[in-house]
Amino acid sequence: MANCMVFHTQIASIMEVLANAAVAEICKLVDDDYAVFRLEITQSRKENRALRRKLLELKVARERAERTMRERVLTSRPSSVKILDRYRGTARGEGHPTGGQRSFVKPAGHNTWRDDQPITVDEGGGTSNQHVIVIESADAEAAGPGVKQERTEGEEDPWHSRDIQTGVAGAPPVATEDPTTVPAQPRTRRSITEVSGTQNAVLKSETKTLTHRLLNTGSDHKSDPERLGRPGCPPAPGSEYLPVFHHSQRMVHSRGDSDMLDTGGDDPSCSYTTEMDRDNISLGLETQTDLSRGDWNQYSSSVYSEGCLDKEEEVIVVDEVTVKVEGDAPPTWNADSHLGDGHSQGRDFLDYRESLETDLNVTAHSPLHLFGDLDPVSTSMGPSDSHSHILFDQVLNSNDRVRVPAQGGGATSGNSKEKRFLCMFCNKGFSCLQKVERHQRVHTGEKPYSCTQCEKRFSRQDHLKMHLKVHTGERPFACMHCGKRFSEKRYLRIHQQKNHSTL
DNA sequence: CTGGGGACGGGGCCC
DNA sequence: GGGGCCCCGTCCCCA
Repeated sequence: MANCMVFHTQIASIMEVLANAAVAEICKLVDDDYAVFRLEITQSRKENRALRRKLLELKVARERAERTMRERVLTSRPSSVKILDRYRGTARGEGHPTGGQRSFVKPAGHNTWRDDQPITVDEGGGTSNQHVIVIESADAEAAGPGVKQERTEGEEDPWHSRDIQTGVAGAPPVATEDPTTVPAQPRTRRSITEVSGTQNAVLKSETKTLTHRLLNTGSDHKSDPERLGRPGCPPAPGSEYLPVFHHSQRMVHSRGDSDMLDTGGDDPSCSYTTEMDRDNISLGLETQTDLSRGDWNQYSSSVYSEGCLDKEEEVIVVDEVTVKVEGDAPPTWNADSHLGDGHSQGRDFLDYRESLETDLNVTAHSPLHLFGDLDPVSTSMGPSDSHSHILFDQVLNSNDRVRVPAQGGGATSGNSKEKRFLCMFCNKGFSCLQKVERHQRVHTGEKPYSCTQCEKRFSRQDHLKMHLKVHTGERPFACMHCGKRFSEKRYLRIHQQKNHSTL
């Protein structure tokens, strides 16, 4: 009996030891797994931050693109017209509950937008992933009308100049440059203030790289060497690059209805400043477009003509554009102006422009949201996923979409076959307006013709017509020798040349 | 590699 | 002159 008791005691002790060992092992496993789990979480967070930064960059790029379009619309006026519009701001985003409710508050009681006046966005949300883009024009208004601005500040690689500043919580974005540093030189300053709150240093690095890429490789038209040497030429809208804007040397006047936009964020901010270099601005159109004769009046939002503008004494306003980029805020546009209503794409844009021109207190809306919605042919937006494409579409569908060089002047005048219709993107000449408008869709990516059988879209009607043969199986061209049928005559001809040339 | 075929851009013609 | 259409060349993909 005693042996039994001892045995039981030993068994119990052994069981206890085993249990303790098991618990210890389990705890060790849990700890290890927990460590691994934490590591994975940390990595995931890092990845999320990286993706968020890239998203911010993309949004910044998009906002810059749309800002450029608005600037072009406002600045491309007949030379006799003084443009004093100011874009007060743009709010965009997808899915933000407060989208469209942001207010752009105009500073009371003045008609000039001062250089030191930051544009702030009254956000009220203070949510994360907000970044406010503030484009300020440090224009030398003191220069007065008629005085041509010579160049922007910053001689050293101004295209890439970008200052990033970290702000304190709730502080309005402050331009990183003091306009008084170069008092005698009018310039244009653009500051992009991001209220994001995470890793501004990294963001600075990445955005700077982005800037270099945008500015250096903004053209994807390999066949147009002229573009390559034209800094003022914007990238193809379909490209991932931002258009590059030049308005620094223009006579820039600011309209008084400047807006104050409270950032409302508590996150640190950084501001980007880009400088425009007059010397780098191409005047590619000067030889073909005589702006002094007002013959560019049909050409709105000229890419290159900006370089020509300073040849004139016209007053072009490239106003501060405050762009509020919210995480996923739904942009508000004219509620009845899009979503495949079957109207022309340009209508909304014109409405927008008109509203900007007529209503100084209009709440700025982002045209970006139009990009995926407007569809003149079908309600389904096709493969054109580039917002910039559609952005250019808006411009090109406006009344001013083609540059027409001066009649009787320049190298393009003369015979009836003269190519006096110039592409506003690549400066290529065409003999008639339809041709150049057709051609410009190459740059804009506009594909107004939609196949009813599939989702494919085409920029030209004849291409759509040809495409429809794919669905119908129409092969009207038959080889008289072998009976093989082809959808196009040229295929038949090639076929006969190759197979029946000896017959 | 070759041929067929789709997509696309430019030029020209016709109404 | 504008719009539509056609022709042609080129590029690219795929079997």
